[in-house]
Amino acid sequence: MTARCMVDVDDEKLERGARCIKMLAHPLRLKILMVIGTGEVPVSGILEAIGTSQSNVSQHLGQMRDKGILIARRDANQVFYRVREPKVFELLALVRELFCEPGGAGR
Amino acid sequence: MTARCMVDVDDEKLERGARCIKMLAHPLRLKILMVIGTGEVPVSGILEAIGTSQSNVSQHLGQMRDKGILIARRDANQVFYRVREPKVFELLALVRELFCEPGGAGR
DNA sequence: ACTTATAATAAGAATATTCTTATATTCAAA
DNA sequence: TTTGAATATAAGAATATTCTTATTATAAGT
Repeated sequence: MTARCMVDVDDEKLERGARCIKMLAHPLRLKILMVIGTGEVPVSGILEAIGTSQSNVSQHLGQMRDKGILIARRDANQVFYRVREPKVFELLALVRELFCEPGGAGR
Repeated sequence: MTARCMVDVDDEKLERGARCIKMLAHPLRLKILMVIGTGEVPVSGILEAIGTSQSNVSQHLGQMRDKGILIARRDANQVFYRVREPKVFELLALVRELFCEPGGAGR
């Protein structure tokens, strides 16, 4: 009677879940999500806020876009990104509670 | 006024968060968490439920133990594992909603 | 047509993760 | 005090991720 949370999840779904979680499992991608927040931010704005190369940011954005975490909208020669599903932030808040608070898990 | 969720998180915390999320970002580790669930399960039980080698399971358990996600208790010559913080399951449920439901994100 | 600004992609070296094989540890029972 | 059962660790090949450098695409303005 254990494993009630995701019970009966077949291996394919496990793979999919893991692949998606992996998108959040990188400090720059977390930072990008934080910078975008609930708004819509042009790549230039993200670049400003994050300390790495244009190419690197673009590739991280691309990954999250491809996985459906971010949505891109082009306006003239700027591209604006937003977080598709605000529940991502609940997830990040939980991560923070779990792993960043005193008494939490993270090592 | 964006980035309200984890704003003011310094780079070290981002690294830590990412490292912890990474612990959830693997299909076998997800499966192990599901198998353990809210109970306390001996390694032998986990082994039975999961389709890979003893060594591989042990190494995944070790990772999650080291990161403080699992707690191990030895009783005679068995080792029992449990999930330290049940909130992990809220997190997994959110992941499921976000990435495994129709209309969700996961690709 | 050029040029410039903005963003994406390609290629590949550097690095990290995963899994396999072999070996070691721990404890109980004989 | 050996043996066996249960689990952990070491070493390294196989694989995947990350980031850098160079190039390409896209759209606006000149």
